[in-house]
Amino acid sequence: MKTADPNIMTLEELKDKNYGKPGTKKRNELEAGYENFKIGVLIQQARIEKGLTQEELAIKVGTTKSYISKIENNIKEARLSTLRKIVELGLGGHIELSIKLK
Amino acid sequence: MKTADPNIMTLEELKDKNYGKPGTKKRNELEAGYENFKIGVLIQQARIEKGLTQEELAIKVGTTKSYISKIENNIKEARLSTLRKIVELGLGGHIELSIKLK
DNA sequence: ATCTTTGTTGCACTTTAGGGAAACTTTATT
DNA sequence: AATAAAGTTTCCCTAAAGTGCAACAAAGAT
Repeated sequence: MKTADPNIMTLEELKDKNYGKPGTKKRNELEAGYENFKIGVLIQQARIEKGLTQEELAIKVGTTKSYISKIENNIKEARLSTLRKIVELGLGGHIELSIKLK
Repeated sequence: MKTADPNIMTLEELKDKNYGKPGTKKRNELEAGYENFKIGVLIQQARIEKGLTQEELAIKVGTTKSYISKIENNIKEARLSTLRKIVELGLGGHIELSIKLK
């Protein structure tokens, strides 16, 4: 049973909610790099906000719930192209990748 | 022969310089998604600003110049872990990955 | 307590593409 | 033009992404 909320929050808000405001220890850790970044958690949060089950998301994307589970738990490092499919087809969002120098 | 400039600009500045200010057609295209994003071009620009050859960068990262070439020309989609190595070990920066919903 | 629904995990398998070695091309230098 | 340096492309192999299935564990609902 799902209670989809069409009024989803941005991931920035989600991050604030789940990992603390920018500057806090936990938030810094989250944003330090990929290993700590745990992209899976972000996907999970977004999915839940959308009121989707893993299986529903999987079907939208064209995969299985077991794979979604593994991505959310960072058991497998998905390719960028796969992450994009999940976020775009499944969640109606998009990924931004940026490089910060020095 | 290289003319390394220790005073490198941020990638934001590089993007402005090479793809126009935010809002322009070209810039929008660049930021639309990974396919158009051409992360390779950003890496190439950063490398050149650092005054490094592909081979020098490759050695710092622990890979080969042929691979760097492929990444810069978007022939291969590098893994996130590899992109991180290139940016962190090779260019002294870091990658940020974010998901934007709706 | 039991029946559903949702999520996790393990195993095995196929396919993909990440990444290296070396040959080749292009560009720069003298 | 010749030599060297920088960059590109081809070929190849293997690591891992991707997948399915099925069994299992939690969590909820009745």
